[in-house]
Order: sequence, then C-alpha cells, then structure tokens
Amino acid sequence: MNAAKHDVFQAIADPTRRDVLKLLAHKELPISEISSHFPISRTAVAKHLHILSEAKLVSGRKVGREKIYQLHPEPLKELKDWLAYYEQFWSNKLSILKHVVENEDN
Amino acid sequence: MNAAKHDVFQAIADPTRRDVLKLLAHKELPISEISSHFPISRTAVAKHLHILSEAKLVSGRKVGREKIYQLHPEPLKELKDWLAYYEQFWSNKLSILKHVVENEDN
DNA sequence: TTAAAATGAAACCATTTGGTTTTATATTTG
DNA sequence: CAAATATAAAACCAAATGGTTTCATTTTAA
Repeated sequence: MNAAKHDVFQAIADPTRRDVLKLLAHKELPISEISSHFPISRTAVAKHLHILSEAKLVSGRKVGREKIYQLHPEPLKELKDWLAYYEQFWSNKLSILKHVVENEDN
Repeated sequence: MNAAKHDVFQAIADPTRRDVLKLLAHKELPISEISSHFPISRTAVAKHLHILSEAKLVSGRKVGREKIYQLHPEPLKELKDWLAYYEQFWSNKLSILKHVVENEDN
C-alpha cells in the first residue's frame, strides 16, 4: 500500500472507492466524515483514500488535526480516452458496419 | 473464478485484460492465437478470458477444437455512464463554476 | 488409428487486497 | 495541563488475484 503502483483503472475497480469519489464530488471532507458514510473502519477508508491519492484522483491536506480530502477528476480523462476507442463499436449502425467491413477476411 | 462476481470495472482493471480487448477489437480469435501475443501461459490467458466473459465483454464459441473469442463492447456503456457524471467537472469552465456555486457553504 | 493440436480442469503457490485491531502522535479544548 | 479528537502506522489475517504445472478430453490430420 505504498509505491505508486495504483493507476486509475485499479483505483476505480473497487465499489467503495467509487462511492468515496461520489461523496467527494459534492464537497471536500475530512477522513472521519467520509468514513462515517461506510460500514467499514476508519482505517480501511483511509487506505482507500491512499489508493485514490496514488491514482491522483484525490488529494488530502492537513488542517489542524483533520485531513481534508478533495476530488481531482482529471485522471479520469485517461479512462475516457481509453473508452473512446471502443465507442465506435456501439455508437451507431454506421460504425458497426465499418467494423464489419474492415474486418472481413483479412 | 466461477460465479459472476466480476463486473466491468474489475474486468478492465488488469492491463493484460485491456490488451486482450484491444486484440479482439480487430478480429475474433481463438485462445491459442490470443495467448501467443502475451508472455504468460495459455492457461493464464484463458482465465483472463473467463473473467472478461463474466463481465460480458467477450464471448467464446467452440468451433471444432478451437474456442473463438469475440469482443462485446456494450457493457462498457456502464463505464461511460459512470464517467459522464464526472465529466462536468473538467469539460469546461462553466461547469466548474456551476460546481463551485452549487457547493458554496451548504 | 494413432499422434498432434487446442482446450479444459484441477492443484498448487506467492503476492495483493481489503479488512481488522492495537499502539502512537498531534492537535484542540475545557 | 489533561482529556478528547483525528489521524497515522504497524502488525496481522482471510480471501482474492494472477500466475504456474500437470493431467485429461476432444478434435483433427496423417
């Protein structure tokens, strides 16, 4: 749970982490506030926040004794870009035709 | 590695599985062909294909002694929908302003 | 009809993951 | 200052993950 081994794809793979992101979309929040929304321990939530930080999806700043976490949606662009490639296959019938034609017997 | 415990988010979390999807985007392929593109064993690739099947991102049909896998990009729509929510936060300055205003001191 | 090819299935393994509990450290606040 | 609050850090754990090897089954093809 240390080095920057977590990318965006892994970060959002966990449903709890996706819920954390939704929470922070509304408003930045301290860890204790965040964890009060989940049935798991504060420590567990803190670990999820670390993983989200590694993926640069959130950042935390210390304010007094609290650590306030904030959403940074930018890294999700990587996901959007990745997705864009596949959208051509469902977006409309022309694309599907194009796909079929391009792949016939090559 | 049995029940439908794998969703789209988990399925695409692994880089090898994302590479498999890219491969199948071009053309449907049998397992052995697919696995020849990776440094891991055929068995390992087959497991990845199972996980992708659970997420309905691919399907395999038996043809003779081969099992031909094919891409099904539709489930990626779930990802697209999920992403759409966050796009408002980066797509343009108006959206950002909207976000700030909506969240001021509530 | 036997050997090769393609897959399936099972057993096994090390590491990662998602969680816990416990202990320590800052920071307020009465 | 002492108690309460908020977090950090570490040790631990069960289950999942991503891989392997080995053996069995099905399907061609010579």
